Amino acid sequence: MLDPDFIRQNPEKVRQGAASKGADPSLVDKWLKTDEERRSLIGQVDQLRAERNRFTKELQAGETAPSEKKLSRGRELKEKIRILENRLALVSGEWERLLRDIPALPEEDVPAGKDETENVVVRKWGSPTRFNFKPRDHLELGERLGLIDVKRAGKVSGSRFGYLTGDLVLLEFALMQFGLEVTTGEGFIPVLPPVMIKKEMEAGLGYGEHGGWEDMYILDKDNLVLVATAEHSLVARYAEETFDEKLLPRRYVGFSTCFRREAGSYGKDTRGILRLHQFNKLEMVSFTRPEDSRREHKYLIEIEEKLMRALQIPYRVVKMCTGDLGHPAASKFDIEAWMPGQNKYRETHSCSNCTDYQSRRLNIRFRRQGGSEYVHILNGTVFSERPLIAVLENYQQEDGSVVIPEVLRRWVGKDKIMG
RNA sequence: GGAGGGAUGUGCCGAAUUGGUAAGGCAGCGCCCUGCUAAGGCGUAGCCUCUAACAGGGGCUUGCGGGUUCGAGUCCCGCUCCCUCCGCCA
Repeated sequence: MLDPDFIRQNPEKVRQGAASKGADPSLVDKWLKTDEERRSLIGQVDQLRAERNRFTKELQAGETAPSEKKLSRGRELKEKIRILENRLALVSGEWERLLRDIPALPEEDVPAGKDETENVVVRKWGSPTRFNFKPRDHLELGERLGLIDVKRAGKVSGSRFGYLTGDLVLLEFALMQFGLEVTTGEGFIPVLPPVMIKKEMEAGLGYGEHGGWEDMYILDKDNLVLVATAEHSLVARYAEETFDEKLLPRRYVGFSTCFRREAGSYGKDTRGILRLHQFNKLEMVSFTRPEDSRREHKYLIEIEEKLMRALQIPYRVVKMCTGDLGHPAASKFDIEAWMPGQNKYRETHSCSNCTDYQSRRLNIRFRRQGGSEYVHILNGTVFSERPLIAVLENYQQEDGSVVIPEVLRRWVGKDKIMG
């Protein structure tokens, strides 16, 4: 959530920022109204409590048992406080709900735009792979080579599931090994986190607002949510904690299975394994000082690009416009890999700077001279399963075999996948 | 799933009469002092709110949420997490 003081002092900026992300700007005015009421109630309650504190102190000082008259005066105070406290609780609940509903404000250099069509390509690396034959798409390649089985996954689990088999499994683990090697080499601490987290933790991440819960698997019986990415459990790990400034930046790389209901994407990307309900991903998360988060954002993207270049897969970097940012993000870049099977660039990586939006919700701070401040939190993809698609399609041969990218061969143990 | 024990301010430890309104110690940090170091001295919880204010006032916070009471760390109810034991289990 945003800093309440900032909203009070810059309501117009917040209105505009919210509107640019597609949120209702009148949220701000509704919040300001509850804020006023809340503060007035706090003043009244505090005053009555002060009175009660003085009163009980007096009683305590008395040697003899308090008279019935005094006790009834105490009961009267108690009742007054109870009524006001109940109102305050109601107003505060609304105050907080509205506050959480206001999205993170876009950084100033984020291009304005309403949806993904207005994202901006900031650079390209390589150029679309050329073939002197008609390239197949990953599903055709995968089925011919016995690497992907979505038909039986449909029988067993339904649509948007897949079995990865044979050398594709080796290839996936090779990608993860490679990603781990590079990131741990940069000092990231590897983590295998829980994939089920408490609902209130998930709420702290800031993805539930504006229909976000609809896209999650929720285990109501146990009050747990299946995470959509390791980011959720990596970030929530430090909820209610305070870092020492000397320990920042803290960098983690977590591997987890990710679960997404993909509500609202019916009929979209149904072919193959591009958009599954369940996939594996290696993910970076950084906790930084506020003044370092922009630099950290660049750093995370550099790592992602370095990985793609090592795989020799053509890609482009896309800067998300305001309308495509996501509730807790102030700035976000995607990497899109060239996918010959679709003759398009498709997202394989995402990298967000959530500034202090998540840390305020989860109360993650750091100590520095003069007190404590909220950390900035960033996340970025190392590898998911989508890069497998990019490898299959970009490295395919005319005979339907697939060459293994050189950097991965030592883990796959061969240089080519043949039928 | 069953039985028992526990959780006290920023990290660690830890006190608080039959309910009377959160001691203290260590560490860390800041300042001071000593030629340096060691030792020592002083100061240091967070949040909310009033306010021009990093000044000062008030309020809240003993794992979390309720309840009883003029008053709850303390009594009652529910929950979370940790530990021990039983059962089950990759």
